[in-house]
Amino acid sequence: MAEDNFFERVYEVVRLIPPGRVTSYGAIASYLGTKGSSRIVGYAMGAAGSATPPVPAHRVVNRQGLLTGKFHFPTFQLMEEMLASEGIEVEDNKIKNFKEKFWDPAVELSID
DNA sequence: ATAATGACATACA
DNA sequence: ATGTATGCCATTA
Repeated sequence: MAEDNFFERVYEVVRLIPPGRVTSYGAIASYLGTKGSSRIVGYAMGAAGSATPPVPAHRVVNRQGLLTGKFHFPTFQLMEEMLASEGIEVEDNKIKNFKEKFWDPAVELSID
């Protein structure tokens, strides 16, 4: 597969995101250890479209809770639609109550 | 191996 | 607060 260890890591974390929650590229990158590679996470997301199984990329947004990647979806409204289906409210391409919906793998997966 | 790109993040004006 | 500039690190050409 074209997905190397790094991409696989990203996919794994994104797939671990519970429904109704969202996370940021930086948070994932930080969890992976490459804190500064927030862009790489987004880059991996680009490959996520070719990843198997598909990852819920719609649950991954930037630090502002902005749906920056919606334009990369098959249909840009799909992302909002899915998030809305998850119970996440989106306004002006931004997630409302983002702070409440925020899911940090470095914390949630480190409960123990 | 070097240069350019990228679904970001942070700093500075 | 908004806009521009630079840094980060992996992938691709």
